[in-house]
Amino acid sequence: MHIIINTSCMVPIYEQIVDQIKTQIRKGNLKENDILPSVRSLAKELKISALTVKKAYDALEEEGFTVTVHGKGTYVVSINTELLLEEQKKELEADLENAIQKGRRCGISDEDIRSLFELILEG
Amino acid sequence: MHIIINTSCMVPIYEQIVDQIKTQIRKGNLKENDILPSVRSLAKELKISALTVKKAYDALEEEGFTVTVHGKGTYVVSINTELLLEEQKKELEADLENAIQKGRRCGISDEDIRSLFELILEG
Amino acid sequence: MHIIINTSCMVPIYEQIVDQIKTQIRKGNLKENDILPSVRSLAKELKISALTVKKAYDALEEEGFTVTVHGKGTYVVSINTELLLEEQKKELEADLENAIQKGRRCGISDEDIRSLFELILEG
Amino acid sequence: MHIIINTSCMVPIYEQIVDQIKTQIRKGNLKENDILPSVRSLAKELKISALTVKKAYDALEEEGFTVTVHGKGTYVVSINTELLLEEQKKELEADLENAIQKGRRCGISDEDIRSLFELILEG
DNA sequence: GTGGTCTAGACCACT
DNA sequence: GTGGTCTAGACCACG
Repeated sequence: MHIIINTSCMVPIYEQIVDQIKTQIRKGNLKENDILPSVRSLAKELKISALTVKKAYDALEEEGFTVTVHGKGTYVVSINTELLLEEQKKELEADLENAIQKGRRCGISDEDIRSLFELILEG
Repeated sequence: MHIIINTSCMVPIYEQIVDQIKTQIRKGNLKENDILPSVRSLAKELKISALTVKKAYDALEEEGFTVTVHGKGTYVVSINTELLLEEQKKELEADLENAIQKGRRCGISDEDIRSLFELILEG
Repeated sequence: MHIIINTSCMVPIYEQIVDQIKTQIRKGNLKENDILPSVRSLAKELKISALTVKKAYDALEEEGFTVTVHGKGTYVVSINTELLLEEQKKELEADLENAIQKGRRCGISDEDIRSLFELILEG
Repeated sequence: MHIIINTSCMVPIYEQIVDQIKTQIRKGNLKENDILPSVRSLAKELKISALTVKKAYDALEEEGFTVTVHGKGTYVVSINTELLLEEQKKELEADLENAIQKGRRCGISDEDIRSLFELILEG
């Protein structure tokens, strides 16, 4: 399971796990009926608490991406990947809008905001 | 004091106050030796907790924009507005970078990220 | 907050809390905009872990019965109590059906099942 | 061996096996000194894990319904079927009581609980 | 004070 | 082995 945890950024670990598993489902790296790593094994691999992994798995099941079978494991279910992409874009849109609004609140011109954005995207 | 609080957005109230006061300093609406409204009066005006205003004022003093004189009030100090603008841009840059990284982590293409960004900026 | 925890039965503590708060909302003991006890205070009162209370509150928010404001607390929102009653009856129905099916699987006659049921209900 | 496994219901598989074997003993389909199917063969027949069958057989032996002879198999022992029926009723009673208590905890009236019960029993 | 996240460990039930 | 629940404590952000 290729999951990268960035403990230095402010995004909760469990949310980072959710994001990346959702993306792997969308991209087809995880297919219907695939089994996710066990809570404990992923926790060990990522060197984090099992509860944190469990919280991520709970969120995935809540959102309908997986089903958990007691004593067996957590399985990927059939997903409309188109819909998932739209949802992830909605999240990105909200983040960008927050950043832009904050910049404007600070009195930074749209030109300057765009310049910064391009600088980051290119760099 | 013209400060607008948006309780529905996810930016903490105290941070909104800090941002807007810093911007007013940078734009010259607040000059050296000007006195800020008292913690209690601003809290009353904005209908928020005095503790929240206090936290914003503390942050401003911590960053060197104001000095607080016990029993008198909080005063604006001399500021290099150029430097301030740069600092605010750095913050914006960090937010934009976070958003872009999250988008990429979700596997959204740079073109799609740029399209979303332009859509929001224009809209 | 009158909540009774039965640690000897197999129903998870957090679920017992959810059930009882939902019922108090339905019965009008908890009204719109009422604030729930803080996570820590309820935990202390019930002599359980704060995380267990938090799990219950998270479930309530997930189901749309409450909203949580960071740093302030958890508030009851407007609820269709009719709908809630129906939902709770659905849960009871499932439990009763499970019990009946198990009885039948053991070869106990419907007459005997009904007798037992009435015996318990009458007390 | 006529055993029906319902993986979709919430009763553990091993418990379903125990229930049905106990019932067959009580009804006389399984008599003293009859041999149960081997763990592996029953597991294969029901398409479940051999460990699950083993757990069911262990429970039966624990409760005194069978004896296991190492290297030979698991045999039914002499049973007071009257007593067994009583025991199974006790279990049903506990399940019904739990359901009723939960319904009452949710504030559902005894009349409503009875109506639901009859609806399920008749339906 | 409040909630949000995380840890390290425990015990239980199910396969 | 698996997941489900719970504990007792920690640190952080927000008001």
